[in-house]
Amino acid sequence: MLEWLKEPETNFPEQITAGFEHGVCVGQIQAKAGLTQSTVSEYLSILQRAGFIESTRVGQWTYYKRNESAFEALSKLIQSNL
Amino acid sequence: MLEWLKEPETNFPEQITAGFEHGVCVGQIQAKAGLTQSTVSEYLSILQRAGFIESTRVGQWTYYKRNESAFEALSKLIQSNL
DNA sequence: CAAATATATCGACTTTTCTCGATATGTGAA
DNA sequence: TTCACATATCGAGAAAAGTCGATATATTTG
Repeated sequence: MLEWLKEPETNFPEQITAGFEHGVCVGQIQAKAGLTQSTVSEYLSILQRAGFIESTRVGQWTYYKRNESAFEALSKLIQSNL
Repeated sequence: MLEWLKEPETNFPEQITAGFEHGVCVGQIQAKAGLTQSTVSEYLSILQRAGFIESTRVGQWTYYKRNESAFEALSKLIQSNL
């Protein structure tokens, strides 16, 4: 999912109309993941709590997009601490 | 354990006599970890299979040391793929 | 070879994580 | 306000990971 969100345009073409400013909505990710709605929702919320993605509620949809700084921080953490 | 193995001299002073060319032996790591011998042994073998540490058998002892290239590779993998 | 020491492996149990269906919450449209 | 849709949360069962004691293997010493 994290890799998918790197290039929303290519990985979620169904969502072109809505744009990608706030990321991709849960339904699109769920369809692509092939898991149930509840599983995907919970997984996304875990990633959000961990800081790797951010969510934006727009009407009835929740959009998720990557927080690149978290990935840089993780990479640096591995370099320095591990 | 992986962090301990970054600085064997400071983290495993009991082993000075044997030297650290091949790393630290299982018994020292176990004592410091506070886990049973079997748990530590299995854990180390998992880390070895994953490529993060290397083992050298010297007599009845098995020494483990870090494989730094694996950590660099992981950091780069996160940078590029994730 | 027998005993002692160091490590590895095995089987069982416990804990955690994964995944789901059911249900609750929130939003927009009629 | 009622219905339909999108997402979140909850509780339970399944799968995986963690941990242990017992035992096996390997090595050194007497």
